[in-house]
Amino acid sequence: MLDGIPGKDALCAVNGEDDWRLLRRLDVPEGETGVGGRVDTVIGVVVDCETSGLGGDDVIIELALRRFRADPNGVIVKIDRHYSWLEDPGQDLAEDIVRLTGITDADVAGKSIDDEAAVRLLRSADFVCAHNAQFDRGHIERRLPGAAGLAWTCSCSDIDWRGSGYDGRSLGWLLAQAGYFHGAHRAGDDVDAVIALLRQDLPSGRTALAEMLETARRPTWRFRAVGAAFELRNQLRMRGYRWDGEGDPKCWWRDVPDERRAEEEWWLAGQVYSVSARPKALGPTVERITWRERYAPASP
DNA sequence: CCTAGGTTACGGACTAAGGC
DNA sequence: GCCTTAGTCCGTAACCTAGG
Repeated sequence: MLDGIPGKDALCAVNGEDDWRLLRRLDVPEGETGVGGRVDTVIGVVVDCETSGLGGDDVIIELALRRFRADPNGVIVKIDRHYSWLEDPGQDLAEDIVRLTGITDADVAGKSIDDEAAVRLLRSADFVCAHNAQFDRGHIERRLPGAAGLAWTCSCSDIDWRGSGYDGRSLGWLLAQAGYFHGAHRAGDDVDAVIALLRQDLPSGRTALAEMLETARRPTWRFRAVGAAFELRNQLRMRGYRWDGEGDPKCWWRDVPDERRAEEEWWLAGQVYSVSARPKALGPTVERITWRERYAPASP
């Protein structure tokens, strides 16, 4: 694997062959990848936002996206060009944001996202992907209402990286373990990092993209324990339920994966809606959550 | 700095086992 | 039978991790 790399022999003479590791600069060229099939393709778009901070009032200062086409086995067969925009937040950038991203006030001055182009590109794909989709989906739907309600996947949590032999889930560290380095924390570079990760073959024999799509396409179920007796609040909280005091009616709610749906119905019937539990309603409500609802801002 | 979720750590209560 | 100790279990709090 290292044959032909300049200086390899000299390095091996000083250090053992196994005592060091090379990382390749990430390069994701546009066009056909030369691998994978040709029929029944699916289109994905990877997005990344750089923002003015992590708080609720912070806004997008850079948006990048890049579409790709994949075959039914989750092998990426073609990669589109980059698109990215800077946007002026209307106030000075915090020092740590400038340090983290390298984006300065001068860089964003007077710039703005091309709403129409960004929304058109996002809507042209079958699904959107981001590393920590909860973060990016919230910012994108707030900034681009026309892109609300799309199908979302998360390269951070819809793939079992740990179970596949990777340590940690941060983008740069996953990429390094895949053998690459990149210019982190610029939206375009981070988008390419995600594409490179999605192309990885995992120990399962499938690509990371294939695993991510399988997880994301599977519905989850939102249980609302409407009318649960007040005294059961601790048991509900312990089981992962959260209180929604804004909804109507106010209730405890929880999302459950498809394979645990029956188990949850059984638990609710026995613990919350049995006669002895004195429920104030006949039963819970169950709502199907697909990748169109998942990771959306403002939970229930 | 924020948000959500998942894991770890710990105090308190309880149980099983050993010494007398 | 009684007391102490070690191990177990449970609920809760604290911590950790992704994202800028």
